[in-house]
Amino acid sequence: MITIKNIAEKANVSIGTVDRVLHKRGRVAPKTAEKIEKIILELGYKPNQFARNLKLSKWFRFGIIMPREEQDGGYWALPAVGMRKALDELKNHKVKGEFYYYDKYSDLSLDFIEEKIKSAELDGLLIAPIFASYAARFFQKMPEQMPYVFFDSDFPKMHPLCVINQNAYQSGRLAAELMSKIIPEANVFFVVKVIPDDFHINARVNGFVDFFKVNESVEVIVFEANIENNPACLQELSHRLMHRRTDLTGIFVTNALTYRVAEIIGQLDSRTKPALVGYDLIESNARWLNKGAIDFLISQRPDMQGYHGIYALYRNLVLNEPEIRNVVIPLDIITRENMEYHRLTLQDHYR
Amino acid sequence: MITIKNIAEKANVSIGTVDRVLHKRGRVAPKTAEKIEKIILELGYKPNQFARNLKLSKWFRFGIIMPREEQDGGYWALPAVGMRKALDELKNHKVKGEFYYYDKYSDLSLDFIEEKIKSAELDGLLIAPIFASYAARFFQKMPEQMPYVFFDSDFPKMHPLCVINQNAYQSGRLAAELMSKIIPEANVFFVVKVIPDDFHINARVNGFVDFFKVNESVEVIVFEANIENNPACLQELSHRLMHRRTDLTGIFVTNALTYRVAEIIGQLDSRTKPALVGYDLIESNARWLNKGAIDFLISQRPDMQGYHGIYALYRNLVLNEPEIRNVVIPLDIITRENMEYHRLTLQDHYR
DNA sequence: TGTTGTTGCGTTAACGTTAACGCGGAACAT
DNA sequence: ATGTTCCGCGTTAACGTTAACGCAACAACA
Repeated sequence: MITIKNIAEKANVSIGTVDRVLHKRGRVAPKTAEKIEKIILELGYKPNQFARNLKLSKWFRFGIIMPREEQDGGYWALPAVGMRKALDELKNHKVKGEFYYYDKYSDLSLDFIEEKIKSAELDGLLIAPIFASYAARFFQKMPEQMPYVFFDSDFPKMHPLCVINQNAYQSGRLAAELMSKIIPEANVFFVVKVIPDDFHINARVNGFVDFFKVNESVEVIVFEANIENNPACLQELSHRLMHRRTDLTGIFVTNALTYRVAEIIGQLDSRTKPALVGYDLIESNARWLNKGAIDFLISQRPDMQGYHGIYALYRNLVLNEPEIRNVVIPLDIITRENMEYHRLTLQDHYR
Repeated sequence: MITIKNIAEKANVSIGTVDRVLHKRGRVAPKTAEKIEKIILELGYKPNQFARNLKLSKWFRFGIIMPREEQDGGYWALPAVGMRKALDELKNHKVKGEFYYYDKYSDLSLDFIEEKIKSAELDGLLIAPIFASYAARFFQKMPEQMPYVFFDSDFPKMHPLCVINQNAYQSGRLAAELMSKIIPEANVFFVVKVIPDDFHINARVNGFVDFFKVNESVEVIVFEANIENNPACLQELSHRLMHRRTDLTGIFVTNALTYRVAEIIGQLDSRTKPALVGYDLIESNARWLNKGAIDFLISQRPDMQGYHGIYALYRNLVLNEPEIRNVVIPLDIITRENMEYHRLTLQDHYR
């Protein structure tokens, strides 16, 4: 193992100088710095993290900014599970996490947490940047050089340490493929596009539509509705589904609110019930999957996203490992027979 | 954070005495020891692992015992990817890994590595215990108190630190469910049970058969064959598949050798081709999935198994965290449209 | 009485990194 | 000539744990 002492000896300087070069704290003659840097590269020095963390008495504090856990049918509780798991593992490693929730349906709620974050002296942020319009303003007010990681979605023109998300377009294609496997002869599909939509939701719809573009006889009907907040929308949706064309045998819902549609068509008997594909293994969806009203759910491993988000901050800030790599979350397919093991995962996986 | 210094102060002894109590090294008066133990419990002392590992200049060496990477159609290369990833991350944490490969088809090959392991002075083992008959003998010869973790399968009457595996029975049920979704009217299925079988393979077959037990009109034909090593078996299988009953429209293969069957039926045109469900996203299977000969693969996240296996040893031996929890690997469903993202995972996921 | 051994402790020097501190000397101002 | 500032660098004291070492005090022997 190479130590700073080795480097100091080889360069004929003291360990203090090596330390200053390593941490770019200045107060070193350019020539000396250059010489030391060369030796560091040559020997392939990697700091001993045990010594480093022993010395640093500082606790690292990560802020987590995401929608309230009950929103999207309780979806946001899932990434939080993975985050808590990671934070629990890292509590002996001088890491703490603090949750700052906002309301998906209100720009104002971000103002509140903004103030809190400013005064909180955090070391890094883990953010679900689903606020397309507002987020830009939000970030401009952030302390300069505050490092952050995105999960769930990406956001243009920002510079996160890394992004943890799923290919939303491809997930739409996958939904379409599953449809075509279970109802191969169908040629009319209904897409419930939830409002407010974002880049994510749009990409899912596009993927679904594109998959069927090669087949000219297929028709895809897109219906936009705010089914979480607006009862009127939900009622209209219900009406359209119950009085649909008889050749409409497949429905695709673009987020975790899939159970809302299942509640409508779940009463139908199994011969007339259309195929239903949606997103995310939240409790309500699990119930309808079990009853057979939902055929497939696509999952984005929300717990793993949260878990990796915390670890991305840990690796960057605590362990000082600058290599930043985005994490691409696989497209998971959930059915009745494998759902239990995707739920177990939440509890037991990341130990 | 409670330190041994705190304890020493509270007990009016020196840190040396506390250390002796902590490590049960004797040379402490029973009364003093008792007092100190009480205080340790009271304060909830947890050793600082950074300080501990800084002091212990020891490197931890983990032995990895598994089939040669090219066996099962190259399946065993996949867990090795996850292990190397974990070992790479932990190389700054005084952890090294050494691979000891055996031949699935030869008991003798274990004798070779047994000798090597005995003289290697390893600190822990990560084992794929697929050798039902032989493994017991193998373990009896292991150094006493050598800690080990199982992955891929469990093995009865042993005491691993933890087990990382998938519910094989449930995966068979899942295969059956997928069959029934894509060919709902089918009532004859063909199971290719690979030889040599083990607990894993048997459970997969049982799960598949049980799923259809509720429906008396369904018939499941099980065919046992050594399709990796025995050309005659493969030829017979080919003959049976090409001259099968016309109502046999679904085939289930019980391990990664699914591509062998795809090679046979892949030539058939898409109207007469039976549905094919198998296991594991190895290269050959990926090709046939892409061509449409394979409908679904079930994956057991081999890379994640390897990754978690190394970390289980790390947590137990290096970090001294005694809580041992088994890891249940979810049942992943792979299709053409999501396979790329399950392959990306191998490269990029665990950073 | 002196020698040897044992018991029960305290002391201390690492492990590698960090960062505060301080010192010699040059450069500049008074 | 004497202060003042600042640059470049060395020194040093932690961080918490481990384990070797040493030292009293006492017991057991000759």
